[in-house]
Amino acid sequence: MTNRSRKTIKDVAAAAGVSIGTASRALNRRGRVSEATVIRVTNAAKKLGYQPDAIAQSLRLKSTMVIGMLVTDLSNPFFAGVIRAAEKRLQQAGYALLVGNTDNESEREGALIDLFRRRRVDGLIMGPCAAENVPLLEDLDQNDVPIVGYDRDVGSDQSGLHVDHRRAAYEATRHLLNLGHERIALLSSSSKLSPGRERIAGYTEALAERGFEPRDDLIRAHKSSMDFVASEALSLMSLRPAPTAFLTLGTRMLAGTLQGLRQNGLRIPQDVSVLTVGDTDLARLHAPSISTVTWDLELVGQMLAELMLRRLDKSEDGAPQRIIIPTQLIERESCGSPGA
Amino acid sequence: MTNRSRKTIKDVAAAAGVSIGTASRALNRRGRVSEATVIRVTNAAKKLGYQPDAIAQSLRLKSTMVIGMLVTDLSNPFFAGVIRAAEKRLQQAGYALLVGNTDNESEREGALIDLFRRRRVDGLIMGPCAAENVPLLEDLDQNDVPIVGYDRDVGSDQSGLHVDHRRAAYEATRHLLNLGHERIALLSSSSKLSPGRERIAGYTEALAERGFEPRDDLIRAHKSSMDFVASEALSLMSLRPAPTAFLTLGTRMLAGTLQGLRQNGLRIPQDVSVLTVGDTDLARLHAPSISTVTWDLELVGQMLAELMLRRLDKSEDGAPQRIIIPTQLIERESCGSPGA
DNA sequence: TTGAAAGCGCTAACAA
DNA sequence: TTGTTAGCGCTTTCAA
Repeated sequence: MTNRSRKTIKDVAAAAGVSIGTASRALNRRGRVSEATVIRVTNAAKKLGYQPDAIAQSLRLKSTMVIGMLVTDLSNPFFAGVIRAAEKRLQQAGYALLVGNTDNESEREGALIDLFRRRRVDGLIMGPCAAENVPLLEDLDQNDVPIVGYDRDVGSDQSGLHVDHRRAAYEATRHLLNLGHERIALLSSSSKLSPGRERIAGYTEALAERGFEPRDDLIRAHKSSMDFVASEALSLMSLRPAPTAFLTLGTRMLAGTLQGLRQNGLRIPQDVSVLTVGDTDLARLHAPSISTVTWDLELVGQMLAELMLRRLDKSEDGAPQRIIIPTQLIERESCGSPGA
Repeated sequence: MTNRSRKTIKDVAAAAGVSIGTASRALNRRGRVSEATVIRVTNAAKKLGYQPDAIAQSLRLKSTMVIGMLVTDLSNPFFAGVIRAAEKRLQQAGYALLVGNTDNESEREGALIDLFRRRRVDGLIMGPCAAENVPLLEDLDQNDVPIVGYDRDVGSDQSGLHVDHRRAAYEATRHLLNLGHERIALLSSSSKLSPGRERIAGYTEALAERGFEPRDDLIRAHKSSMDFVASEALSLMSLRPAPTAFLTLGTRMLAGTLQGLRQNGLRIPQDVSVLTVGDTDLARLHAPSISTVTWDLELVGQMLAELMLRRLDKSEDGAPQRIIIPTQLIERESCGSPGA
């Protein structure tokens, strides 16, 4: 029964006493086949444990049923959660997900795009990256491989999903302003990527609405280690007058900030308020818990998959779409009025 | 130059004025080819932007250069970190990584194994799952698809990597015993999976060494939500005599425990000590920081890839191997002596 | 050293 | 309704 070598459609055809063409039609229920042969072929296939070879199918059908996804860091919870949801949705539609880590390096991303192209992925989902690689993407586009951008622009004729980072930072800043804070320190992971830029813009905008100028000495936007962020937080607190609130953008920033404040014996929210953009276990479970402006990772992953499937589905209109994911403020314990 | 359709080796051959056989040999530098034609063909390929079609190569060479990896939850940081490292190492060796989420469901895992088999992955890395799917795995094995188990047994003739969970829990328990704790509550995510079982064994063993019996009322091992864990923690603390220390196995358990203790106004480590197995941001950055017994996720991912590559490399011996990853205790602020 | 041709496993067009 | 055949793009015999 279980034979050493994998069965091909040839084996099935032979076992059912039909030609391979007929076997193929019977298995796929395509074209004219008698019900009797369908049953005979299906049974033979089952008995042999036959599974069609996806590679051969891909070659023939020019579709691999594989979607590639590129992110800077698979292990970043914000990406991991999205990937998980996207994979789930894609799997339902029969697609598999090939993932790649760019480490935020342009060459690595280029190499991966190339690799995915060679592997003939049916579509590509691209997360933010400090890279352009426009020619490669255009090439994919010309070969009818749809691209879906995630917090990233990948061409005007492609679909894109964008978390509303600008508004997230805007709302966060407003929340702090409403509490009476005027000197709000901003710690952002990197202004090079689109989300980082957007957030800084939102922060600036909220400030401007109240007639405040963003102060350069209150904004720190480097990609950096947690220890470095901790010392940044300390250096910010040694300014005179010191900031009364911290707005942290990204997990690492929050972690470093908390560490820095703690080392200095500063209490949250009595001595300083903290608000973070993007929810994490840390924010939820820290004592005190950290207020946050956040969004639904599962929704993001699902919608990314959905955007992709829509472009892939030939029966649909298939026009590129643009989706903005809204954000919500979750108030917890880390924000108070200055000097309260 | 950039033509609408992708170039094939036929185009390259035509452009270089040679046959496709020669073009193939020249591009792969295999067999006898004159240096002159190699150059001519290579140039033609470059000019046309030719990239060999991986699907066609796969069909012909019977190797897809794709490795499948199955875990219960991609977004679990413990898996995400491992996947990231594994992908990195595999990519260096020219392999791509196809990932799948089993959600810890046997059918889903079975479906994914099947899918990967159909896609002819060259190898399969399988994380722990409450599933057996032995026949499917045997089938893969019979088709010379190596399987590498990660915290999971996948057959005696397969490679496996195991974090030493038993020892981790053993060391953790001993650490608490050494501090003078006698009533140590154990919160484990699930005793169904191998890591869970091992950990409970380690806990029991350390206790037995000191002549303590593991008390059933101190052990809670269900898969459960964070809120549920919090109430479990509270119910444990209402025992008389109450436990003086908590050993939490897994992120969710730690998070729930911390929340429960906090709701009850219990201070760490004054009122109760907490030690967790598996390091996370939360453990590192919680106030107070939580001591942990942990291991190197990057090493795990790297070694998984290494095990796989070794089995794939025909030039090597290729015998299945078994690797045990050691764990280390990191003392932080969450453990003290009872009543100190 | 090169070209011609077979064939990987499959589907689809065309004949029968 | 079924069988035969071409061909997806590639590598690798086998002849020349």
